[in-house]
Amino acid sequence: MDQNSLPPIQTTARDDAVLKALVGFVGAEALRPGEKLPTERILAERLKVSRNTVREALTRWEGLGLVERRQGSGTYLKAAVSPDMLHMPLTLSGGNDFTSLMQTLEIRRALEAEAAALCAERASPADIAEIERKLDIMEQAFRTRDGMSAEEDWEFHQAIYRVSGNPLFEQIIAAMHELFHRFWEHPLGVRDFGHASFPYHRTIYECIAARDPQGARAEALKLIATVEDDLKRGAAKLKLSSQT
Amino acid sequence: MDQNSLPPIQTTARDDAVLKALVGFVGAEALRPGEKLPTERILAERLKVSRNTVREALTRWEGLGLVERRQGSGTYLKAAVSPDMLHMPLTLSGGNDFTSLMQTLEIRRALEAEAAALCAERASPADIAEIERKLDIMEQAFRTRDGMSAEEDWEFHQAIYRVSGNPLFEQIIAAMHELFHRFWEHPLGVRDFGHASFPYHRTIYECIAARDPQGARAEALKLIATVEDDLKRGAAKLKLSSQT
DNA sequence: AGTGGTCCAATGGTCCAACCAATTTCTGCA
DNA sequence: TGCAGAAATTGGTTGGACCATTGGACCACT
Repeated sequence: MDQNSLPPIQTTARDDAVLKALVGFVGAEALRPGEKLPTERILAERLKVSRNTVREALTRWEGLGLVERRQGSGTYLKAAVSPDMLHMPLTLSGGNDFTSLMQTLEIRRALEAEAAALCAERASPADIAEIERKLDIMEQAFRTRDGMSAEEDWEFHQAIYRVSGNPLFEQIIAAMHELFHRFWEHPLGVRDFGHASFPYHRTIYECIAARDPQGARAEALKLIATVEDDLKRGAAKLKLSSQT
Repeated sequence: MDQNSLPPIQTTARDDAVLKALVGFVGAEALRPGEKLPTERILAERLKVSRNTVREALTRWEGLGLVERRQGSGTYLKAAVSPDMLHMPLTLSGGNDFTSLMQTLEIRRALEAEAAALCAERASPADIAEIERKLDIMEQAFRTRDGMSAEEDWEFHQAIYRVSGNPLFEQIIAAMHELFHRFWEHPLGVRDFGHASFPYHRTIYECIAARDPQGARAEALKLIATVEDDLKRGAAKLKLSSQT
């Protein structure tokens, strides 16, 4: 017997219905990110449901990062929503130990190389100019602030992900990035962390500008390799110093 | 000045506090996935908060897939939780269109190749035997059921991810996989979808068994390439047939 | 022993009516 | 006109009530 011939029936789904109605509303009103949604009280009244139900639905959206609630102000759209959108919560097993950081780097190595290659294939002249601009900003920040250019560095990489044409790269690598930096504030004694990766930003850019996917991939791999080296050095030093 | 030295004070964060307490509870009781959490009413009483607040917190967890609520029965843990865990909601714009599927494949291409290479580096003899076992099962299913071996196929790949030693591969690729299959039931008229990828499973295995990372990477790329081809063929056929 | 029926307590789902806390807007005084 | 304080707005929380579903206990009948 085909087990699929008797699917479980759907009995109640109030809050789901609320979300569906909200999707329709956002579409009908052509709301864009940053704009304000109707009040919870108004939604409850219009949809003929309790305010609690509205809140449960909005809590779901907030958890997905689709919406931001500001007490006293209102609820604001944070990302575009459309009927055919897929939300996939990914839970990454954390752990602030060395192993976890290396694991995030392994993921990032794979994605960073692919994104750089795709970027080199698909970049328009305007894209290349934009990436060069980010590179210049980063290099200047690096020089004037003696290597403290994490913000600008990250923006350079993000520009590459965007040009790759696949938003998943930015989303997934951003998660790795956050995971990495959550234990990064001053985790290890490596003061010059990231310095070694500096020159590869320009070589990556040059490969992209030259439309050389394989070159871009290779340079991206070198960049990640320097970060892995830094991490290993830091871990070794930490291990040494913790031997009481 | 370090901006992190003055974190914003937390005036209200009831439901967040509830979640933190719940994490502690799960840890203290060593709850495993599938086990039942305390009743909402009990949680509300113990934590000295309203039941609605408890519900908002649980709604968050439900949205992240950490927990499952069954009316009349209870709330059940669905995944392991630990204090330092990162929850990343992935939002894939688009839907069932060709572009979205190709995007998931681009991610999978990058990760699949890296995982296969790492697997070839790190596999123990026992690991190799396990992978071969999965391969045999899959090949037999493929032959006896005329190519309908999606389940066994997937288990073969999962074995590789596990042996890679990095659980992130399995988690992220699983997300891509689910995304891909959500529109896969019979989306396109390609009846023999996946047939072309069949031989590469064995070549990947052989490279792993031979401890040949670069070979494994290359074969994995070939496998993904066949899937991309199938997808393109299906999309072309669909486009053709929809020209009424 | 097994089958089906009925009842009941437990549990999540929804609702209501308030009040609290943060924010925004308005108002009236200097 | 400028601005401090009051008032309205809005999300956050509370407590209590009832509904719908679940799962077990119990029972009658076969």
